[in-house]
Amino acid sequence: MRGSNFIRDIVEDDLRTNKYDGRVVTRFPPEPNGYLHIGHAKSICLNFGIAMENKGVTHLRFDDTNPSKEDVEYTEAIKRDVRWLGFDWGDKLFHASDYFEQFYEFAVQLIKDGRAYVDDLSSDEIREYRGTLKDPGRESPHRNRPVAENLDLFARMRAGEFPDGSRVLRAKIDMSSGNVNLRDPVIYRIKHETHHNTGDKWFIYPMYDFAHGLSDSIEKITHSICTLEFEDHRPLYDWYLDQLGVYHPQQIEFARLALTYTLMSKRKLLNLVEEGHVSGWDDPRMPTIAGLRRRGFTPEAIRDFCDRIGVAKRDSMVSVALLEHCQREDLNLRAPRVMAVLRPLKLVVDNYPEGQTEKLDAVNNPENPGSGTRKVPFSRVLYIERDDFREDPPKGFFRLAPGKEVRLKHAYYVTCQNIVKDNQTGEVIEVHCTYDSESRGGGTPDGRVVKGTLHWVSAVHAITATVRLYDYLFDKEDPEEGEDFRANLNPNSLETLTDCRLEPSLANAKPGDRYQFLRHGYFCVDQVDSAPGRPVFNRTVSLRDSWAKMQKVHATS
RNA sequence: UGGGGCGUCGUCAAGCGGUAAGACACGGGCCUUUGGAGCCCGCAUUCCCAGGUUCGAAUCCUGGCGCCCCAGCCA
Repeated sequence: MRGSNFIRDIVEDDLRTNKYDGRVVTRFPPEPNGYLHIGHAKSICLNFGIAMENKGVTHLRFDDTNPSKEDVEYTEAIKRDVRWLGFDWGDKLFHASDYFEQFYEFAVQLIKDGRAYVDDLSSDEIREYRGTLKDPGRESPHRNRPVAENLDLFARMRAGEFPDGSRVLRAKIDMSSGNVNLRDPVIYRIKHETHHNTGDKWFIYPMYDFAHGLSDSIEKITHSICTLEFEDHRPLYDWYLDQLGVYHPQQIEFARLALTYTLMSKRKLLNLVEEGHVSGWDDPRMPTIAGLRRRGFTPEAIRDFCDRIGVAKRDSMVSVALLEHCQREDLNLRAPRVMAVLRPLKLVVDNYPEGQTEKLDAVNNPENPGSGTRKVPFSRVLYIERDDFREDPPKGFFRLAPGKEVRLKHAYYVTCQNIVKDNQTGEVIEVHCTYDSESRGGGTPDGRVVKGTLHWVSAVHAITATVRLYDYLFDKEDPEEGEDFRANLNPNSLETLTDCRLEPSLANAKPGDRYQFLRHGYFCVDQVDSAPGRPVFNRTVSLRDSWAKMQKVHATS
């Protein structure tokens, strides 16, 4: 059951009063000028969610009224991402550009009604004439051109007779309005540019305010849900529809998503891509749907997240920890567990017969008994995690240390007898242990307790792989803080480990497969950089680590 | 004293005149062959502030204060 919110309340009311004959038609209207991000996911879940809950439909409509910024690469990516998130627009795929001819006719109607005029002022002049937030604007000298002249000029604008920027079509509303959007807004501008959908057919392109409401009207949208910054555009949205006397949906605004440590501005994300701070729109550190997908996030977790954050009108910044929580909760139930040693340290079981190998049973997922078991090879020489051994263990460290006994997951208890150090560096390079053959499987007849359980791999059986550990792309909660967001880039957002040793079952991991690396976190086989037999793993999100937290507290106090 | 919005726990967020849901985070405990997961407990005597109405106010009224958005031929 999804949480209620003020928009759902409005829809419910409208259904009760039969305002739209019981119809619920929403739309998701991206401009194809960049990739979709987690903020769009909020809007997608809201729009598709409300429609689905009320037996309605949601249109996917490209708001493609500005050919200078848009590209088919983006339309394809957007469709892929919406679909991946789990939503279906059926045959309701539209483009604002599909309606250009109708928009033109509507504009002509406005001119005929004396509600629009062609203005010859330059953009600088228009800005000057617009006034300021405190002072009213002045009327353009062309404001009262005869209808016939306007009609002629507008037709010639369409015909491509005038250069870019030389004229615009404006609505005749109120140059002294406190709402700047109503000071004779531009309806059409001249752009001699190829459009990704209409080609070279048009030399004039409608502005958002004009095109958006009319698109909604043409498609008989009931609830046109958008973000807060369009709130003071609503009077204009209403004005166009009322002047033209056409079907009138209602615009409702909600607060866009802001996430800690995350940049959501499409313009700035594009900048990161163009300047190479990330590998592309789908870099696993990007908040884009494509990036999250590649990182290993699931549509289920993202949808759950969107359900939990709610929908309201107040500006807010959601903690990215919630997204991570949703992802862990989802993957905990379904990700197979596997052993991976990220920073290998050799461990030799001195009393284990040389050349012997046994296949031990390992549970695939304790949270899901139906997921079965697999065999993991054990032998005399193993690798364990460097962090799991300390020559001088601090208080509370219950992993391996000289003289200490630990359990090797799924295998045996081992006790550290001695260590081998590098003569030069003094670094521990080998740990020598003895094992208790009675402890096979992880328990002993005497029932003695060991506090630590370590993951491990057999040296000769393990496969070598690259594992990428990701951290936040920015090291400030609010990446926009300061004068240049790029100064907040986290230099340690990516750590690539190339000598990781993984249990052999991972040799057949397929791109997109997700696992829990025991005691580390959830990892996903990279879809781009992996090759057959040579998988690259991306860390989606780490496991909660209370030991690390303890260490951190001690370090800072 | 241009216009439009918004102010409820550290962060989101319910609440719609009947006496502050939930989630994340955080703290403590239990349990554990992942220091994972799970379980239990705690966590706003108070809702930006000040008045007022009312038997009763986070909810209604008045006045302040604070924050966000708008001066693209972007969306």
